[in-house]
Amino acid sequence: MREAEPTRPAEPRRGRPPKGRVVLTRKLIVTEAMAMAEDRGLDSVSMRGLARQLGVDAMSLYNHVDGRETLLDAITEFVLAGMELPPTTRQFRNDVYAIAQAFRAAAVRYPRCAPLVLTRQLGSFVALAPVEAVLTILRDAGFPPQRAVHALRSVLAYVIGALLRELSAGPTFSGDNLGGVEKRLSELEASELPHVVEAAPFLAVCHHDDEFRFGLDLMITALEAQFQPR
Amino acid sequence: MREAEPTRPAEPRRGRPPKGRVVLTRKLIVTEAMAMAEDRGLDSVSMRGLARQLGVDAMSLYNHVDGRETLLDAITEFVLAGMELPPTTRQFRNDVYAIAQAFRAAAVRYPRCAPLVLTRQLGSFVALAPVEAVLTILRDAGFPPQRAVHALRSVLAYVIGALLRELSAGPTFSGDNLGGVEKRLSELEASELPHVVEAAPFLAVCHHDDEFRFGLDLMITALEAQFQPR
DNA sequence: ACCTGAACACCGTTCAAGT
DNA sequence: ACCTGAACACCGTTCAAGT
Repeated sequence: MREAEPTRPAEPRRGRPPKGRVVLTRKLIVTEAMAMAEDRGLDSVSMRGLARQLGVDAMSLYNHVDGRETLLDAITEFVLAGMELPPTTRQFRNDVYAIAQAFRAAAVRYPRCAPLVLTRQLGSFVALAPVEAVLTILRDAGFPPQRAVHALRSVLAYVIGALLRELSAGPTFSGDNLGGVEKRLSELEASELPHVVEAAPFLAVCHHDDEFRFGLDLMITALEAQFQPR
Repeated sequence: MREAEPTRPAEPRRGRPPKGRVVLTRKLIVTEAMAMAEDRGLDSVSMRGLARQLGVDAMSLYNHVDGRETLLDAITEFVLAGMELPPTTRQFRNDVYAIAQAFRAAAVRYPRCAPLVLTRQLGSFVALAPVEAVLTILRDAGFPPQRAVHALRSVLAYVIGALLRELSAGPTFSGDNLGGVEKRLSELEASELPHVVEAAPFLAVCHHDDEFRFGLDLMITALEAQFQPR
């Protein structure tokens, strides 16, 4: 995906070596910003740092992007645009499940950029395509428009909350983590709160995939109960 | 809550006039940071700006607070500590409902600080008290520990997602907003996505209270179905 | 013990000048 | 049309010096 440039001398900055001279383009700027975010974190994406990475003057970016905030919006849009809408099977449970997982997949693909998708509301068209898809599923299952909107928002709230935990927990707090689990475990046990202590082994780890499915299943089950699924 | 200081000359900075000479204290710093966040937004809380507001040198803050990040952690903790745990009624639905609403109330009390509570995970003890309360409700209802943790995380994910929308939507996007609704409505209609257009009147507004209750009800209903409530 | 001035290494963005 | 140097008004944080 990205190649080194061995002709350049050693670079003082972390991360990959900056690009050589390059024709600046909105697309290139966004792509490079995402690459930067993915390997050094979103906070490290500054207009100046990004320009440095591109081997370009900071102010040149402003010819293609309105400023930092709109650059972040562009990243948000890009991540969301990567979502593949699954074809409908006309089975309520399957379809809700599949589209939620598709959203999750799009987010997880860019784990450090994805929090933008979860926290910014962008009014753009790309955000409406998934909305249409979910509304279609709900309407087909018999939800009238207003209830469909409620249901959409409920599922979305759950999905966003779950992904926010999954993504900002970082590589820590997954099941296969070594030292961290024991430390959290002993912290939990030190609390002396009886049910926290009792559940400590389960609280200390989090299998995001199982967790996501569990809550999603709850949501779908409750929605099915509102209208008999076919 | 805060009084003006008419003896001072007009101040160039927005917001309330800075405090006069003052004895610096960790608590004062946190309190003032929160006041600043509430009336100018979290981004405006800088170490230098905060110091200015307190009539103090920026570096003095470091005698009481470790740095900006830990200051934000302190705010997070303060907001969460404001949560009042409702007494249990031993009725599953009531209790889950009440504690979720208590969490929401604590967040809404500091709308501009609250996103911190939703996005940072703090390992501190104050975060464990609500966890214990929820686990107690679930265990009493018959959930074994592991399922109780799943259920806790599901409800929390929903609550966090819903609050994130409610709080970062800001004063806009509530039902009683004037011009914004019409603009959103026409944007939605312009999409030409059939179900989006059909549901546009409902998508264009959001009554956060109703919305919160709807999804919470779904969650509780699904959990009740897993174990017969008493 | 607490406060602070100076300094370092950064930011985002505007604007006028270059090509 | 696109790029850029200089400048403005900021940041967080360290450190040595003051009281």
